Parts: sequence; C-alpha cells; structure tokens
Amino acid sequence: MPKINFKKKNIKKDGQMKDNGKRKRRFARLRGMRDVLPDEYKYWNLVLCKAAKLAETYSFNRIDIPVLEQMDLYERSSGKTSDIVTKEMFSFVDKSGDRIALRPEATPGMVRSYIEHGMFNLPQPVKLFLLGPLFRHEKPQSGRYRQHNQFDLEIFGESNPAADAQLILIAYNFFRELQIEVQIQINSIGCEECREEYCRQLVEFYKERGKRAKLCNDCKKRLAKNPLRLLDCKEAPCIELKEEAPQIVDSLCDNCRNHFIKVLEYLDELDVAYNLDPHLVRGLDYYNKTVFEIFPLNSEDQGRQISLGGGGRYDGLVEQMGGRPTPACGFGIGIERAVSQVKEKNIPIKENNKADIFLAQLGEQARQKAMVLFEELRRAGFQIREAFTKDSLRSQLEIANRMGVKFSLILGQKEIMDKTILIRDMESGIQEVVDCKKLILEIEKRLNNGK
RNA sequence: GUGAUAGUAGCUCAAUUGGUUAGAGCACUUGGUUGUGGUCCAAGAGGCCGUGGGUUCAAUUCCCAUCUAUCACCCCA
Repeated sequence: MPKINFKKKNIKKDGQMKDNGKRKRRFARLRGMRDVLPDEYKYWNLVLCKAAKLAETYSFNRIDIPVLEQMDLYERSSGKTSDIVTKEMFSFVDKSGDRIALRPEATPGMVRSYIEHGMFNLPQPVKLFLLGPLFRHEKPQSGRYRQHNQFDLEIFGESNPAADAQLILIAYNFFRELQIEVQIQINSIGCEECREEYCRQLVEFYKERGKRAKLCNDCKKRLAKNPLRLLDCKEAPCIELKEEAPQIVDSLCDNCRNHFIKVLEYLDELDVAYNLDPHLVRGLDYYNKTVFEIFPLNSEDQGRQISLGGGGRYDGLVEQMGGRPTPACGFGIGIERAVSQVKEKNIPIKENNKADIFLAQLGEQARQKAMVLFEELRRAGFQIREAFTKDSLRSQLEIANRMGVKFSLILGQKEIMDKTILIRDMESGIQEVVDCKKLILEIEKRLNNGK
C-alpha cells in the first residue's frame, strides 16, 4: 500500500496549508565579497586608526579617487601582460560604450590624479595616502577576496632613497605597533638599462646546455616574453636552476646600486630588519629600483606565505602616463589581511563606547519627558544610553545591564508627579529617590566616587 | 583558470541502512514579575536539509549537474 508523503513544510501545526504560492527570494552575497559586521569592526577601527595616524605623522595627506576608471589606464600602467590586467579585472562596457574597469590597484589612479590636478606644481614631494576598496576577479581563498581594502601610500616627485626607506619604515611600524611580527623582503630590479643588461645575461644563462629543457612550460614562455618572471616561479626544477642564475644586484649600474645601498643603510640605521631576496620581482610592469614585500613571521610555518603588503619605486610611470618626468614610489597594505592577523593574535581591544548611565522610562508621559532629559544629559557631557522604543521596565533594565552601565535612571508617572527620579546602582541594586533639580549633581557624585 | 573537501535553524552541531511531525545547545521573542536587569522556570518563533535534475510508490538521505564556502596551485594585498 503506497503511503502518501505530505511534506511538513506545507502544513502548519493546525493542519492548514502554508501560503507558499509566492516564495520570497533570498539574495546571496556576490562571490568573494564580504560583510564586515559590528563584532569585526572593532578590529577594523584599530587597524584603520593606526594607518591614518601613521600616515599623518609622516606628512601624508589622505585623498579619495574613483573606484571606476577607464580600462586603458590599467592596461597602460600595470602592463598589458600582467595577471592583474589580463585575468583579474572587473571590467565592462558602459551604456555609452566606454570600456570601464573597477580599480584592481591604487597606483595608476593615484598617478592619473597627480597629473590631472597638476600636483607637480605643488611643493615636491607630494605624499598621498588612500584607504579604500580594490577589486580583482580571482578565485576566492582564505585572505583573498574579490573586493578588498588597501592602505596605500604614494610619494611623488622624490628620487631620494630616503623616501623608499621611509615607506618601508612606515609599513614596518604599522605592523609592529599592531603587534604583528613581519618579515620584509627587499630587492632592487634596477633601471631600464641595467635591467635590460641583466635580462640578456639571464636569457644567456638559461640557454646554456640544456637548462631550458628543465624549465616548466610557463617558464619557457617567460624566457621569451618576460625573463624577469623566471625568478618568481615556484616549480621545483625552476627553483633549483635559478639558485645558480646570475643575480640582478650584480648587474646594477652605479646609480642604481648606490640608490639601493643607501636604502639598506637607512634601514640598518633605523633597526628595521629585512631580508635581501634576489629573486623578488613584482608582477607589475612599472616598477624599477627598490621593490619590497611584507610577510607575516610565523614560527610554525603552514607552508603558504600570504603577503600582507608590498610596493616599490616607479620612476618612469608618471611620465609614461603623460605627466612630467617624476620619480615616485609607493606601497599598499591589505587591510583584511592585517585585520585577520590582529584577530589571530587576540590583541585586547579597549571598549571605547562604554556608557555610564542608562535612562529608562515608564508610560507615555514619562517617555516624552525622558527624551528631553536625555538630550540635556547628553549635552552636559554624560555617556548616556536609552531604549525609548521599549515599554516595559524589565526589558529596559535588561538592555542597561547588557550595556554594562553603572547607574540606571528610572522615570515613571510617580516620579513625574513628585518631580523626582530614581537612581539605581546596577551592581548593588540599591535605588534612591532624587530631586530632579539635583540630578546632575547626584550623578556626578556617584561617578566620581567610583574613581 | 586547475585540483581537493564540505553545505541541515541566526551560530555551533545531531539524526536518517531512503519512510510517515528533521532535533539539541547558544542566541531571539513573550510570560512568570500590568514599576525593576544579571540567576531560574515556562512557552513561542525560527528549516525550499544550498539549488536544479535523475532514480524510486517515497529523496534531507542514493546518482548527476550546478552554486557557494574552505583549502592548495596560479597570482597577489
């Protein structure tokens, strides 16, 4: 005998059918996007404040630039062959047929802004910082989102190696003061001339007796297109080969070598620890001379090294983008990654939004009076909270308790008639009737006693 | 873009050899107390068992696809 299978979801307890004719659609978050909820925002505040404070100290001025730019901007600056441009851009054609991209990195937009607003007429160097979102259409992973925020610093119009060193110092301070241990990897990839010379050496090296055959397929392509990227490969045979490959530091011209040595000297003097990494090359076309990257320092290493930030010098970019010849350098730090490090370290966070007083009311008339009183007390400078939409005293005291206030003021019909108010000590539960006129004095007395 | 694992309530997780009302803890709402929080007690609400298709009398359970998440690669912050 077949049994009829009624689905429970269609039947209410009383046996009536649910009205599921129109099912409401629930919207899901887009892939790789995140909501930052209040619980997490305390960590964000910590990180964001540290960033803004440091930037200010080193005379960087905050700017905001659009999230949308012309796609060409990135193609011409970051490089048409770079991963960021070729496969990671959120791009589209808008209603007027323009090719648009959501910014995948900050520097090109900053350069555009510098040129467009004639900032070369300002006293140089121009030091700017940006806090905001970037977009990359990658496959999401831990610590990697399609929208992420960066703390981005740029110095325009300064060729002095002290500028490079200062950027690294700021990054170093940023993490150290957030109690995150980091490791700084640094290298110099020289200027166009010495890089060209180096690439020639590198290609020659790999062409020697059968080395080329050992390379992975990607690297064979790199050898022809962008030999520098050979140093970045993580395939075992390629790593083995590159150990013996010529190092770019040895091919630097005098100018570039001196610049690099100066940067390192400043860092030594400032006691900023760094590792020279002769294989560090960055994925963007515009870098020259100093390049650096920051990694967390994990004693028990879990294999993957996730970068917390990186940057370098890009002396040719401003001119290439149509501006005057302008030396420049900059770096970016991933806010989400910094936040996740802070959370991991369980750094205690002081609650700065703690209140002293809660004002409870009972009855419509009392509610009106209480709303007025609340404004008075707030203007008098007290840290006060309320829940005027609640009716019962019970739920109001429950909220007061959750907020951890020291006292609750209770205003009801009886108190209004007597022109008094109740002060309840939340710890002891002791209540006192106080004359309304003396309220401020009485509160101050109690708050000061607590100290 | 490639590969691995997973998806049940807001959260953390049970259960099902395919079967009739899918459970718990925390959180939430209400009441016990029509003017008193933290503890306690009671009740309530909350589930397209990720989505779509297939097999079956019957699928949350089996199969396929897909989406999403996590992890690794690529690359990066």
